[in-house]
Amino acid sequence: MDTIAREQAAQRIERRLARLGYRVTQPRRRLIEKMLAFETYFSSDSLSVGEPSVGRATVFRSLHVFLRTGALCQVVLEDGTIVYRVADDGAHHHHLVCIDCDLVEEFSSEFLEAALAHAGAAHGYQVTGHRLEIYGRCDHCPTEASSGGRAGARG
Amino acid sequence: MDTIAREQAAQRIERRLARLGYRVTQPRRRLIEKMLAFETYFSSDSLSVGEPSVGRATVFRSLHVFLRTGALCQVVLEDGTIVYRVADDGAHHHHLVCIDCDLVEEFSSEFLEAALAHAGAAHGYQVTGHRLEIYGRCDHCPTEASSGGRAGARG
DNA sequence: CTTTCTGCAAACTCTTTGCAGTCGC
DNA sequence: GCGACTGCAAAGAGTTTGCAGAAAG
Repeated sequence: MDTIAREQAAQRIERRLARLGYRVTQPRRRLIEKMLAFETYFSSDSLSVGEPSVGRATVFRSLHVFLRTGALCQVVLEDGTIVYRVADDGAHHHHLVCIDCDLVEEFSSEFLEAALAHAGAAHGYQVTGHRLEIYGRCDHCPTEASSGGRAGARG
Repeated sequence: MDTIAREQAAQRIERRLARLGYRVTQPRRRLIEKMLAFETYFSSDSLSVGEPSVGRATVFRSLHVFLRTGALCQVVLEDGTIVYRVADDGAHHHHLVCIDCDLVEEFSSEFLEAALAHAGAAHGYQVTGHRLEIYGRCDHCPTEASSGGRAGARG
């Protein structure tokens, strides 16, 4: 994301804050800018680090606000750690997580949505939501196969 | 799960511990028994509570061991909280979480596995794993629709 | 008898809360 | 000017670690 794109993304997030009745303050602006600088996911800690002008508590409070307004989403890593990522799209989506370069991409699929609803229904559930993370290697990272090993499917 | 089934499940878990080189100790037995008494998921805290004979640290250490041996699996709740559940099946599976009664069922589906691998591949990922939780109402819980409201699909 | 495991207590990390002052709108 | 927001500091969960003794195999 280049400087101009980040600027636009920041304004989109700020407008949404304002529209939902939250105030666009200096610390929030700072954090939004910092969030957007991450190419992929980040921890609450890494947002806080090197930002002496923003209190720790404010970071956590802002994280909640951003989550509520859909500016951020949680990503569950393979080891169960929960981290954050700027939501390209405020709507429902899933994550593709590269286990090598830590890139996270959003994606959505009507087909998958339907398949999940159907899977739930088959077990007697009326599905109201779900959470899906797919782990693998993105096409910029050499696979085990191409480096001599063998890629194993865990799923 | 009745007493006999729990006893069998406990033995299965203990055998697996032994086979993998872990010791079957008194505290671990206690915890296994307690885990099996939960009809659904539980937190690290609820495992610890009311078990004065087992130290807090031992609970956490055992949790890691059980996770490593496949006796337990993590379940991510809708709000991002991570809890544990006895794995009926040591193999890969997904979770159906009832948002009313907190029941968690395991399920697996070759079809879904293939669909997820395919979805990843479509985005250039070589899929090595995934994590899926489906939230909804199980067939023992009245739906909003049947109690006058309307069930909304979030996914 | 060796090695792993345990309880305890202390240390640590991560997150939340209370409060008086500040700042957006 | 009002009310939401902020930084600070302290409190509060939740989890990990060091260690000497206990127990499994």
